[in-house]
Amino acid sequence: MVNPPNEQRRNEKSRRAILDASLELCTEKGYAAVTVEGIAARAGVSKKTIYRWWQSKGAVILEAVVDAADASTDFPDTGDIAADLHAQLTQVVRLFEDPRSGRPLRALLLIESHQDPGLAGQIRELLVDSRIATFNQRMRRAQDEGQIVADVDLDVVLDQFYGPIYHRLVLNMDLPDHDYLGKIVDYVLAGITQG
Amino acid sequence: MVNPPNEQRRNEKSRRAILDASLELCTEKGYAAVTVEGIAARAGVSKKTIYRWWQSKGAVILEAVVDAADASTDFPDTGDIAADLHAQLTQVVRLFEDPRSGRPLRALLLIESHQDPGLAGQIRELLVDSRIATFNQRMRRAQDEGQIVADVDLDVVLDQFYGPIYHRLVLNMDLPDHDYLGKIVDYVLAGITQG
Amino acid sequence: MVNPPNEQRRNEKSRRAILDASLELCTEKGYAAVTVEGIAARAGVSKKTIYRWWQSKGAVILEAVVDAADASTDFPDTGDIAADLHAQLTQVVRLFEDPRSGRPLRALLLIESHQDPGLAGQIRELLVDSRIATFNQRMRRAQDEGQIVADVDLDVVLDQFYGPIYHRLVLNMDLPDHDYLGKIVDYVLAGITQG
Amino acid sequence: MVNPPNEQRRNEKSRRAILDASLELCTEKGYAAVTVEGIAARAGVSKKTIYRWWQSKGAVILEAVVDAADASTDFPDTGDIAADLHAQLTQVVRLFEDPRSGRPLRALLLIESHQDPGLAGQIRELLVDSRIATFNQRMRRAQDEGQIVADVDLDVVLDQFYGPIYHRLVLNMDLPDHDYLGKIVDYVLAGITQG
DNA sequence: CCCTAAACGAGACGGTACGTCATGTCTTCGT
DNA sequence: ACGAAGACATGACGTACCGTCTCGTTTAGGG
Repeated sequence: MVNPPNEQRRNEKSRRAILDASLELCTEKGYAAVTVEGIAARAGVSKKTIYRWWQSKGAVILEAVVDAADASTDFPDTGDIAADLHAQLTQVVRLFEDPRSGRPLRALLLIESHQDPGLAGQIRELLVDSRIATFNQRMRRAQDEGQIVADVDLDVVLDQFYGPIYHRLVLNMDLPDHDYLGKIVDYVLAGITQG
Repeated sequence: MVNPPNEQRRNEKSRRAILDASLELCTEKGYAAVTVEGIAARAGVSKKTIYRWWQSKGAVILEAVVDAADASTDFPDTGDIAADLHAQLTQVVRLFEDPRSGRPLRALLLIESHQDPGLAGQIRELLVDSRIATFNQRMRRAQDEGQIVADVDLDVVLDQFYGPIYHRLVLNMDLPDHDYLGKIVDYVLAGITQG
Repeated sequence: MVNPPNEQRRNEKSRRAILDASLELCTEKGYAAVTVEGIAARAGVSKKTIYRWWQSKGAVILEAVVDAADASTDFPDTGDIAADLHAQLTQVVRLFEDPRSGRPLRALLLIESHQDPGLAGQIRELLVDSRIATFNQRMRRAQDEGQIVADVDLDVVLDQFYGPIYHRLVLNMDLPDHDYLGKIVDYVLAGITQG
Repeated sequence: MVNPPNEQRRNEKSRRAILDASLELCTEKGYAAVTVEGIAARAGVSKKTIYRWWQSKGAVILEAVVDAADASTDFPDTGDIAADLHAQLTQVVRLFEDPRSGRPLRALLLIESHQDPGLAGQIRELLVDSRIATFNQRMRRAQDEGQIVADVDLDVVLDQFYGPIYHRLVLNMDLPDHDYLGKIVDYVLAGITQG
């Protein structure tokens, strides 16, 4: 802890093996059964190497998920706010249902971020905040273009669009499908659309 | 599990001590730091006694929470659906913020119910299903009375009312306050109220 | 460490398995290669059980050696002090050469008692002091019977009889054989025998 | 081992720093607490540099001790065998009691030489054999001069003179003082002096 | 007097063992 | 006879060193 390790000398092969192993194990056995020891064994790596670069198994999984999911961060902008929202919500649902990213993502948001405050911050930073920012940008553009009323509280709108997904996530219910998301988008937009 | 223990001979004093100890520990140190050993020590009870009647620390906490919170389950019915919803949502938020029930409740819904499928079922049964049923009953009464349109999908409505709370819960944001809940109720009702 | 464990509830079968395993491993692989983990695995016992009752692998080996060797502690008394000394020294040499007790005994006296002061004290108590006391008793009887001069310094005599064995032990030389011990006894007795 | 390093290019400053650090650490914390990593850190040297020139921490300490102690190897020859023996035994005791050389010397003879056969050989070569040879030379001269009987077994005599020191060393007893050594010399010489 | 091969410091790496903790089961003893 | 006390096997934790292995950087010798 005294000397932070030197990033330059880091062995990229080990890093990859660790991230891959952690996601594999999470998919195979579930998040609870993932252990630092198990990751080390699967990756052919020493435990020390894991602890040198990460603080906990949660931090490993977080990096693995960020690594695997960061391609899909963008919020589409076709000019049609309803279509874009629908596309974006669909993307989010897919992330949670993807066999590779779903389990670890749920574990991070539901389990780790309520056990480990430090990790919770990193999770917010890396997985949540940028998406919220993008959402707000897109919504403000829609306001500028007159598709959405100007004085609406975007925090509430965010909760209304994403709340149903998280509600069902927490209660272990099936996540919204295509039609269901359509209803959500329609209901909410109905309340905040111009004229 | 081989010999299901005899409920009649159960020592009520031990049961109380265990439930009380588990909530105290959870409040003091956080859910992650609660252990069966810790509960046993605090309650002055043998570990065996805990394992005889519960399957895990989660099951103990669940019973403790049910025990402590079941008074407030009822959905008000004043005839004014908006006021009743607001009151009910406020109740829910309070449960999550209460210093005694908040931490264990969040832990059960966010952590345990995604680690232990068996416990997840019990949590739904004891904490969630009855509330959903009551919600549905109240909503249907509102439909009968013509306050709400008849052909609305109540599952979606449920998600819309409770989603924002869960969304903020998962992301560790401040839960909705009185005004915020008012907005939610207004927005959603606006979409499903009889013209 | 807070609560010393309760001796009465101790599992004798585990204790035996641990002591046996430790001597076997020491004989097979040498003292340096004995580990607490190895003993636990061989004995089919948890590490915790070892740490509950002993402080280190050295303490385990000490008890095992004491257990295995305590039959041979007696100093013979036939009335002939030369013969008795020769018999006793032979016994000691045999202990150091015995395939079962030799390696651990050397390790305790040479290695552990110079690394771990606490253990050193126990080793002295259990393996050394009583033998020195018995030696002194026998010598005093020989003095009473007039076989040995009365004013000799018994500490020096002890060193003279046992010193050669330890000298050769430390320097990894062959231990004295029958004849060699005879010479030692003769030489030393020659200096302290009654006129 | 593949490419034996080039002695000529060796950095003498590093060598000195390593030897000094190893003795300092041994004196400060005891032999058991000396580690290659610790020596490297204290000496401001890389572990690789230590492993390039020595095989183990024991080998480092051995060289350090040889370096520090080799001045005092000589066996005095004043013509008076009793006085010379007393002087020599006193020198040996002093080596073992010296605050700088005592701990590492004991560790080498008692601990390492019974854990590491390769090192044991080097220890004998560098620390023991030459002294035994010198002892034998001096004794043979005494025989030539008629001070000691001709047919005595010098191996036994060696054991008799040095045995007491090693005996007390092994058992963690105070080493012989001036008077004590005098008694030893007198007793043993009494048995082998010309009539 | 530069050039180059080496030895060097730094320290990451795969390992092994450490000593501790909590789990869930099993045993003993006191009441 | 119950039940608290707690010993037990299991398995993961996070740490300390081991001895090996790159990395760039001195540094010393032979051309």
